Amino acid sequence: MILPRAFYERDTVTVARDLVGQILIRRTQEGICAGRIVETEAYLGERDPAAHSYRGRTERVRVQFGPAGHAYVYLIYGMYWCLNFTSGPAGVPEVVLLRALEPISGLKLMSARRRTDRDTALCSGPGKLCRAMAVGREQYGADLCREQDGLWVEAGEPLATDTSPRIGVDYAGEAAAWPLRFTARGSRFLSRPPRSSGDTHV
DNA sequence: ACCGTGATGTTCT
DNA sequence: GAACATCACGGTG
Repeated sequence: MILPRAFYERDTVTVARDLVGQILIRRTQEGICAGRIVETEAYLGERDPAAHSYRGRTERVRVQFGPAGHAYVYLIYGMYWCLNFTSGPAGVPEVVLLRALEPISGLKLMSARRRTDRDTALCSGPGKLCRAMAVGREQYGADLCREQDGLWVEAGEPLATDTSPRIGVDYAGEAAAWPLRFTARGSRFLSRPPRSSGDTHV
């Protein structure tokens, strides 16, 4: 079952937490890959100094101002793509960053794209998972609520999560400490272990 | 294990 | 022209 748009239209922090345990699927001409989402971060738009949309509408963040349940993809450090899902009510520029997957199927294809065999290294970071899943510029704006764009999310099992500060946002002042990162408890497939075991949640 | 560094190009000031 | 929601690699301990 593909997660419906109503899943993404909820509060962004809730969407980020609930995405942990869901299954990301990517279909290309090369084949199908799937992975369980084990690490996410919430970015809260105009109330969040760490968010790309903090200073309002620009060309890069255009899709964030549209309906929820679409891919917001951006290039970082000139080399790596990062995949986010738009969330919240339409017109509210909030997103959830996907930071790590537990590979489920298509591992051979992922390994070829990533040039590594270690299953824990295939998707253990936002840039790595985009490389493994062949997500890039062409997926900007992809509709996650149908198979047509080759990128969608199916319902998985809910997982217990830990909460910790987001990674790589030291520039954001006090927002750098906000507990907006969600990780699957005990997972071996995270980009990094949760820093301090903040609140936990089933 | 941790730390420093370089790669690379788009976006926004 | 600076900054960047990163990664891989090579050094040291």
